[in-house]
Amino acid sequence: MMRINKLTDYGIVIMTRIADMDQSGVHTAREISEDTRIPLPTVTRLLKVLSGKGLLNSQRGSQGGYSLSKSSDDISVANIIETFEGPIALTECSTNTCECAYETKCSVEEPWQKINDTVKNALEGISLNQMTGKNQNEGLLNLSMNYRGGM
Amino acid sequence: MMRINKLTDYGIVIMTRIADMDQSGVHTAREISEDTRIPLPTVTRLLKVLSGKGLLNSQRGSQGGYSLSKSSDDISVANIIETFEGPIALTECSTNTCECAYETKCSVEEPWQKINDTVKNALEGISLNQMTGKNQNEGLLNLSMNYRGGM
DNA sequence: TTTAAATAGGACTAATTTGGTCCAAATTAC
DNA sequence: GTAATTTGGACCAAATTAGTCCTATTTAAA
Repeated sequence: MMRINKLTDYGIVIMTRIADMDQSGVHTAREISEDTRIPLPTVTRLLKVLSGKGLLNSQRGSQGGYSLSKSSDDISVANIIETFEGPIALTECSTNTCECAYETKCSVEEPWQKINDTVKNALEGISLNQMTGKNQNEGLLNLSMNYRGGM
Repeated sequence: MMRINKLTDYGIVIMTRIADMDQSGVHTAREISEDTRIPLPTVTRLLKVLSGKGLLNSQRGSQGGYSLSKSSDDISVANIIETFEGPIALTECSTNTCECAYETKCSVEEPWQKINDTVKNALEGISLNQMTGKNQNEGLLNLSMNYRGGM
């Protein structure tokens, strides 16, 4: 339903969690799984993707684990989403590889470009640091009226 | 991939097509199918949804068909998407019916609210009229550099 | 009043995507 | 050498999406 995938959501949770803990430290898949309660096999798979795409550094072997590859200020939500889902685009048409099956489709391409750019900009404007608990109650966002609290 | 569903995309194409043709006129499913080349069974299903949700008026029987229920200026892309997919929200958390399975998830709820509002506003700001061919070359949007043209 | 042209409502299946698990190999610290 | 890790990939189950089809109802017009 135009939702991001569950695994992508997990990915954001995991990245947020790492940023929330010791940012310079190294964290194992097991540790992250226990913290987030996301099943270990799933966590390991997501971590592999995140490190494969360069958002995390990995250290193999005993005492190994994962750490942020750069400051949480320099990682955006868009970066994480793109890691799992490729370029941000609500419709196929809006990437530059349009292969429309129906001619009318392309008559709506330009507006879609605009829409997609807007969405992309919004996601690029949110840093991982802003997602962490540190910024929870600092008045960064004015949406607390709608905040229901967790669970 | 955070894309809108194909059927929703078809829905936008269909609405755009109706707006592009005689806006006050009545159009049959067959006619729309031939115009858009979307298979008839699929078109009829989509038209049923669109009229059921009030975006189109329907006229049964011989000489019947569908027509816009209001001006194309007063129908937004968001309206059409919501017709097929319900409230616009990238994550479950961002509707007010949050039922997080993992506690950390809710620590990212506020930023998500902001992101979702941005996306929603963008989609609400694009009217069906803007999607039609009438506005293709009027300099409304400055993205023609990226326009590859359809088939 | 019959007929043809439409929409309405819903059941059903096939195809695709997504979510989740598991195993064997490679690497590294101790 | 051994235990603790990540790496890479295969695999299956579940859920969602796309697409088709059938029958009933409504309406205009012959």
